[in-house]
Amino acid sequence: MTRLFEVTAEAEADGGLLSDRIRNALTDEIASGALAAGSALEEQQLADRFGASRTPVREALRQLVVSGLVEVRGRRGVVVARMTPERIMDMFETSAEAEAMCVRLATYRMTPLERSHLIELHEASRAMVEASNVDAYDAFNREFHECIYRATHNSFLAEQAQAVRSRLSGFRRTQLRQGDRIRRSREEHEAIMQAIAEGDGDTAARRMRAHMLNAATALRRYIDDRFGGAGSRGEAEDSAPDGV
Amino acid sequence: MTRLFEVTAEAEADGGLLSDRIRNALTDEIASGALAAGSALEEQQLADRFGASRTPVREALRQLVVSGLVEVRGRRGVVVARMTPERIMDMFETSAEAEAMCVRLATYRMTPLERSHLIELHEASRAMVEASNVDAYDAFNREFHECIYRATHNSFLAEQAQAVRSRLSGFRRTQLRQGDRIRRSREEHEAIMQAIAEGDGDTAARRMRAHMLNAATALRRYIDDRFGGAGSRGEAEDSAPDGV
DNA sequence: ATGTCAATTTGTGTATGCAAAATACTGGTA
DNA sequence: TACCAGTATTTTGCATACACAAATTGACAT
Repeated sequence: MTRLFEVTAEAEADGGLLSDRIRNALTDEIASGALAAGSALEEQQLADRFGASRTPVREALRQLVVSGLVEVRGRRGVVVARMTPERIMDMFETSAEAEAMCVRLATYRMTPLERSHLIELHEASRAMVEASNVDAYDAFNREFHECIYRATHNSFLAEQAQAVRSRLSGFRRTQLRQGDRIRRSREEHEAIMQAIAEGDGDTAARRMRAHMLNAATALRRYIDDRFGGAGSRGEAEDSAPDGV
Repeated sequence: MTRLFEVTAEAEADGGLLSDRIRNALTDEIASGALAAGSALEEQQLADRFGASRTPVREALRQLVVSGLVEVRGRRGVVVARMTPERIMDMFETSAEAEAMCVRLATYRMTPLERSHLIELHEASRAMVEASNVDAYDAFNREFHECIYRATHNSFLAEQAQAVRSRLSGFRRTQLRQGDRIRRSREEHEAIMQAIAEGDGDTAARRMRAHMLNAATALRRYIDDRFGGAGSRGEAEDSAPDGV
């Protein structure tokens, strides 16, 4: 049951391409932290690890560069992008704003059908909370937000928001597991649903932003607990004013 | 002097990598419309065109796939992503929302140094408008918005917003050239600057959104004028007031 | 002893070759 | 004439080989 790379629905489209498999594997390892930030990724070494040649490894790395998960270091190969706590928080904030934006547009544009589907999803999540079924709730959560994306009737925005969200999926699951975050999450969903029902997009957006930032705060607590305060990395680079 | 690939200013940063040159060239051709949406991109054909082998072409294409400019069609190669007018408008709306988000955060977070730099930039743009120097204003515009991105002090958000913006750069230039759009653009900047000066992030965001949507509307006029009105699609939802 | 220059080494960037897959074409049959 | 099967061609995907650039190390000179 524990397949190495649990392929979900959209993985059907990859056609079994080796470069895609490598890309997905590296994505997972980076997201899960198995590959430490800043560590070098040598092509030949990765090729050996995956039993492939350098070519698909190279293609996978190039894709990861565009995705932002790894960084090119001049001509000295690529390194895992530094996902400092600050950067993770930046991403969560971006995701929060994006979701808020989506739910605002969705509130004004969603069809009755979409609204009823969203309500249906939300209702179904109650049982998951009471069963403390994190996996089920995580899956629901994804569908819930994707439903909102679609309801924006802006496919590009939906794709962008989902891309950011997927890059944070690893962290989101960890933060969902702690304390009563699931119950709180659903309560926040409830408030958002109410604003949507009232057609108040701005309120829905504000609540969605708070909802996402709460998740981020829960994650930060988790990170601080787990990695202590003064980690080896993460205070230098991104928030530099890089003066004008 | 007539090098095969006339590299412009930003090409200095590519380090002379063939795959990057090809990627940039293809990006330009796709953005400019020289490569029609939906047209197939055969690797060998592109390799011949660029006087290279298939390898760098492949890498360029893979990067473009992640960028969203081209789409993979199973195992039948890649095609230029369909940039229908609707999708362009979706992207403009997304960009507008992203910029609004950025300017709101920037208003609350920018340092005095960043604020003064922004003011300085804005002042300098007056001369460009009076000279009707589209190229200079386009360059200024880019710097203006990038300055706002940085002022969010959220590097990830800045990168995302800039990525979306860069994908629209080709269209932005075309719409800048028509009518008195430049003058209007600067007036809208003026209003945004005022809101920033007053520390009113929400107003700045609203004005920024309107500013970007005005640009989108100008572009739509341009598209409708150029490609005729009765296009296959594109009358449904884009200019909807979407509340607020 | 230290700094500089050169050579080696390591690793990326590019080219070419080969195999598999998909499409198109052709021939045959109903 | 229409449809199906088989083959051939085209094109992608992967592997391997080669070239070039940068870093490191060692030697030599100051």
